[in-house]
Amino acid sequence: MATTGTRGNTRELVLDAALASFGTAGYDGTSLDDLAAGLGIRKQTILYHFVSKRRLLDSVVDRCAGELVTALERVLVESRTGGGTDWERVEAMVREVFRLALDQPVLLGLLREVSRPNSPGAVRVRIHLEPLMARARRWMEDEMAAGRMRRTDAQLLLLSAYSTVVGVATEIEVLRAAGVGPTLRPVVQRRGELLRFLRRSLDPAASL
Amino acid sequence: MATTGTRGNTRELVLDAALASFGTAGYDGTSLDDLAAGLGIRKQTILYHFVSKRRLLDSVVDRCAGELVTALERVLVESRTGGGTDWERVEAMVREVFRLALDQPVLLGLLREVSRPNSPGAVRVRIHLEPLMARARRWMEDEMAAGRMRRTDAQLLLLSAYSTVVGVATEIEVLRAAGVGPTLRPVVQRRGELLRFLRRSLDPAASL
DNA sequence: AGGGTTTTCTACCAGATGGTCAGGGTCCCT
DNA sequence: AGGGACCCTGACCATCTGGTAGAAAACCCT
Repeated sequence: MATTGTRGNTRELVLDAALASFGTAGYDGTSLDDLAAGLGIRKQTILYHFVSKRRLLDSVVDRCAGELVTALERVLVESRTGGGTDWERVEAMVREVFRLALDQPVLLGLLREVSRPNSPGAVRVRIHLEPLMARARRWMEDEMAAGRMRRTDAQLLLLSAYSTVVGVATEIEVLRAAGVGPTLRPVVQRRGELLRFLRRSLDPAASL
Repeated sequence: MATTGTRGNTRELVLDAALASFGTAGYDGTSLDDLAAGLGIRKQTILYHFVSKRRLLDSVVDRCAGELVTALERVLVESRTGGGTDWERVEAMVREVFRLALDQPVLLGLLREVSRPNSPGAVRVRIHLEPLMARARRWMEDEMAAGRMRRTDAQLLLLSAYSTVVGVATEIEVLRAAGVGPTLRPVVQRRGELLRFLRRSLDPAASL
């Protein structure tokens, strides 16, 4: 027992380090040896827990997606019991996503890495996001049919929102790289634009 | 002479292929062997022309930055002889950048790869962009002093515009990965937002 | 035709990478 | 005490990586 008493949570520690490394150095730029060295363990330990590098990435994605889903679920329940309008519910979800991204900046790195075409993690992300998207689409279409929401192409709208979030993630990282500290302004601005766009598209009570 | 008569332009062919590969697979994800195989040549031929992988990336960045500078220079000259207002000149530049990005989507991939924190190409990009930025900043500050432009933090404004462009690049790539074809709408929308933002910040004749 | 330059190739290398295998330590349960 | 499950590790491996050395073409000029 050279290591400190981290007996039970090696898995989590590896996941944390992997998230950071995948997010900053990229998947190809991450070596299991380096990752292990940074944790004071041997590469074989990582492989014991995660079988292969690829599946380590999958596990990282899984955990992050899980957090996202949990957070969204929570917001959804809250806003439902709160009894807001459709539009208020959408707004709460968007705000939650941005809050999550700002609270855990490492997520932005992973999202960026993983949303690259040809990324090995892209498929895994899709697996998690697709049911979310499908569910949102069905809900929106129902609301539209009931006249509580303005009619648009739900699929395209969701995709547009998603790509906006990814774009914002990249933006924040670029600004950080340029030395601009935790300036909230650009993020808030983008969020405002996204919300305005969604409101225009969805809220039947919105002007214009 | 197993190869076709491409005698003189191997360099350019390699640069093209490298641009595509760096943009899609990333720097680490690109192997010189694969790159060469795709061109029907041997890896050593690439190294003969570019000395090292790192300097190949530099050369790719150099060429792209060169194209950008040339294009901007041209727009600048045109709009100067055309005798437009400051604001019209800014708008023309922004439109040119977006046009370039849409004409050559591969550039987006490279920009995305290279504007990642810790990217080996980041420094090279900075080398090319810094004089451009400095020049724009000086110009803007002069115009502000002369009262032809609304007063703001020029540096921050430029950085914000730059990060927006990078963000848009990412957005487009994400949409493409999601199977959304050459839908122009999101791009045009973002461009509109950027232009509106710049106009609000710069144009003394702008309302609000 | 022939010498010199430019371009491309074959052969090879040291290091790193992801991954396998078998063993050893620690804990818990009976 | 002892057997098994869990966790970790050292030794090892095949493969791929960017990069070097030197020879063989291909080209160019006279």
